[in-house]
Amino acid sequence: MVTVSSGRRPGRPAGGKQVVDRELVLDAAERSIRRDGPLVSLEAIALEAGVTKPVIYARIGGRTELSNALSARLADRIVQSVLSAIADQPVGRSALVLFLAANLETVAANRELFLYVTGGSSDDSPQRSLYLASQSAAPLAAQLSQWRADTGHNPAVGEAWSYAIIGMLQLTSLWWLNQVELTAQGLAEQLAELLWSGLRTPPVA
Amino acid sequence: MVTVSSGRRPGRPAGGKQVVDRELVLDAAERSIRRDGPLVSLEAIALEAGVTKPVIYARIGGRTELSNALSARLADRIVQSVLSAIADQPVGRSALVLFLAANLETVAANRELFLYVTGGSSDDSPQRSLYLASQSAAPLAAQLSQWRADTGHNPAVGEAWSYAIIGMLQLTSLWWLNQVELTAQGLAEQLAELLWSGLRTPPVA
DNA sequence: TGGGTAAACGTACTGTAGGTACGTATGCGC
DNA sequence: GCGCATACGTACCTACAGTACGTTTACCCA
Repeated sequence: MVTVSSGRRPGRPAGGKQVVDRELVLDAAERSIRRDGPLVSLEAIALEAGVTKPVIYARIGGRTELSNALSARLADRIVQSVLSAIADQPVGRSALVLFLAANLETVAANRELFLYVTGGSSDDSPQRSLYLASQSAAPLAAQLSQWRADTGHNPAVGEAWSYAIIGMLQLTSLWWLNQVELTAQGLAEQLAELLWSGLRTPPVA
Repeated sequence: MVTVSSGRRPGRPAGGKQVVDRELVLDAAERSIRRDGPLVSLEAIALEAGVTKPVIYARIGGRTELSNALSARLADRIVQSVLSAIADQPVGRSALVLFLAANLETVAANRELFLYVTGGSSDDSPQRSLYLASQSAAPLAAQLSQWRADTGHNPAVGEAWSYAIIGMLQLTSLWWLNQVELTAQGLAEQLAELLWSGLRTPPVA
């Protein structure tokens, strides 16, 4: 394939500064993914950023690192959204609903990015999927362990539970984004019922 | 790149029958994945099967279909394992532990295949990840809805809950396989506590 | 003010892997 | 025994990740 030119001439640009920095490259990557889906090539991303491929490698460092960086961005947005949603809320079912809804809404607002991050790449995506999850799971695990200890329960389950909850959200989001007609609120309510009360709901009669 | 020969001569083989059928190709794919990890090329799989690439395309039909077929295999193993584990068990916490433990043990027994299926490929893996999940989720959803209806609750949550539980298992398995020192039984107990009793555990005091 | 060095990029290449067109050898029906 | 369908392998194309190297400019120091 012919390498696509970026329209610039070779050589150091006038002004002596870098044409784009790391953040601008990531912005371009997001735009490309939104427009062309999760399978965009690095060259398309480079072109979108107004540079050529080697610059992407200089700023980011390969497709794996790009995926990790975008994962970190999405995870950060989710964490921020969740934190502002449950700020000053007492621990309880309604806070759980807010947590879940904020998660779902942020994912929906970053649909293509979410799809890219959850398996859109080519290489060791199991590790990367875990990498994304761990970023959301770590603060959640701390919260869960703390809360368990406060209420006199075994805090050791915190880490496993945090991965459990993140995994639940991840797959449910994928399913929800792909077809299901259901509001984020509605789905959050359903998940909250499972997570808060558990399967052990006593017979109504 | 030089195409690797399979050692046979061109032409229809003596005997008139196909050298390998679909199942043998999938067996070879599994062996290749176990030996070389989730990034094996189709050509390596073809060589392992004793044929060349076009035969893989004739039997299976591209990398996406291969992934789907292997997903179906793994999902089937999990479902079978789970069904035999909870056969004749009354609905309850202990049956849930058996369900979760059977899931985890089957995943551990098919480690590389699980890693391949949960994102190892290159193309539209979000859709495929969902494809795998739906195969496990469908029977689970039916069971859940049935049980909810039997106990006088809203059965509409069954589908969402099934994806939630599968997603929980999927990411937790990934995390568990990757580092954590914990038995399948131990992890199953932790997950069962979350799933059965929920987060709303009353203060001990 | 001029020259040397390092920074910043683009060009052009390599390697590899998915996918496919086409040629070749064999079985089977007539 | 002759044609046609079947079952392969060979050889190729294309796309993309990753990289070596050349080109242009800024910056610093004499």
